[in-house]
Amino acid sequence: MCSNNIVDNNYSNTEIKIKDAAKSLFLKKGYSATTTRDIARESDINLAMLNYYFRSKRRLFEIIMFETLYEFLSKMVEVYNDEKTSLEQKLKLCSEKYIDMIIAEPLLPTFVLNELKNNPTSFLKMPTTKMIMKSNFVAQYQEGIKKGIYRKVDPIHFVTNVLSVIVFPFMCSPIIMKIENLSKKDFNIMMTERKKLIPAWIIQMIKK
Amino acid sequence: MCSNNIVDNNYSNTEIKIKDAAKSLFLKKGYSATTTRDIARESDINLAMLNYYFRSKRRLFEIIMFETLYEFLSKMVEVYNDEKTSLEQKLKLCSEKYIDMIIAEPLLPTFVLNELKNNPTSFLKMPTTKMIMKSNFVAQYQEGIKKGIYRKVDPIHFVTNVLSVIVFPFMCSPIIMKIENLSKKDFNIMMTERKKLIPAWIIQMIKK
DNA sequence: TTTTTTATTAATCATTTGTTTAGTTCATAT
DNA sequence: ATATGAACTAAACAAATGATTAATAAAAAA
Repeated sequence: MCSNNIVDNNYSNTEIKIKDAAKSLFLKKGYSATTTRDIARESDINLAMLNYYFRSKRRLFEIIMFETLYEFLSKMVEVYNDEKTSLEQKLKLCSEKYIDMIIAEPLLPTFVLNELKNNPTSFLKMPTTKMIMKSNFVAQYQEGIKKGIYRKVDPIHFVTNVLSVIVFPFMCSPIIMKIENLSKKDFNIMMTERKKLIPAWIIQMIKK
Repeated sequence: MCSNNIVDNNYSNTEIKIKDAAKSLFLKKGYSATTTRDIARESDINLAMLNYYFRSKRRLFEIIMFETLYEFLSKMVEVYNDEKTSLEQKLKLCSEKYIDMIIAEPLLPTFVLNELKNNPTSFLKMPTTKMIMKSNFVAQYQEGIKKGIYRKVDPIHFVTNVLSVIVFPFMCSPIIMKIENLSKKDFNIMMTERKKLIPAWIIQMIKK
């Protein structure tokens, strides 16, 4: 929820109510499986209000998609481009940050990757997308290679691996929970464990 | 395509044509975004044939889902339970096998994980699901821990990491291709590179 | 051949779904 | 107080969609 203040102030207007409900439903069920009547019911507004404020279901989706992606990518770039922190510190920071982020919104990775598959262009529009590979994070990695402390491997593999071990487990959470007989709480504890483990693993992976 | 023989033999009957088209479309667009008319058009059969052979769209989907999952899991267990190979050999084998498998059907991981999120029960029914954690692969890992050559970490993290670095990059392929300006061919070359890199990375990760 | 079963087709049904319309309420400005 | 525009509602429309039906063709059994 976006507007869970004690005072039911005017920010909780129809437009926001629609967006909140729509985001929740799109994340849970995807674009096609979510109907405009679902959204109207969930946000407790009249069906026509959706088109009144957002013109169409597609446009509402694109607005939510853009905002969600933007927020997500912004948080990523923040850590990667901090000039003050070392590579090891960045690993620790981004591991912690992403895992907290996804615990707070567990459906986000699957949603983003899934809807991206159908419409890869929406990602291109985001300014921050290509920045990752030109970030301080990657520069530090390449420096380590030059110094001879890291193995010489294309940085794309490095970045991919970091994101893989952080994000993928969340996408498998239904499987992991079933196999290991974990509750959602247990699963989150497991992911919290990984905050410390992942930086160590990555360092071991890249070191000579 | 399943039935692309030179001779248009009788195996290529209506039922198979429907299943082939439906699988292709479900993988590409998901359940909700695929209409029965899409399937009828793609398989070049009369719309009513879908219900004649499969009773409903949902049932057709469930049959395809089951078969796809079964095939996928069978291939996994095969490698994990080979008593003759060492852990390092298994890492190499499964890395190669999965990457080849997903290159052949790149939409499979996203499809499986996505539809699983909506219906986790279908996975429970699969007999091979829980077998992974009791496989020879995991046993060898735990043995390595006992011997003191591997760090003491819960096997679920080990298995998760292996699958993460293999599967996740495929799910990000649209992003990776965009960021790195890769064609689909280039991307597959990158993934083929990883066949050799992944076993080495994993060994480094788990070693003391 | 005749009969019976199976496979296929075109047309149709009943809902669902995204969107629009015409009318109403409400707040604000004149 | 009145007028004006924004916010909202109930109803309806048109297209899409999953499913069925009744009739026909093809194949198999008698």
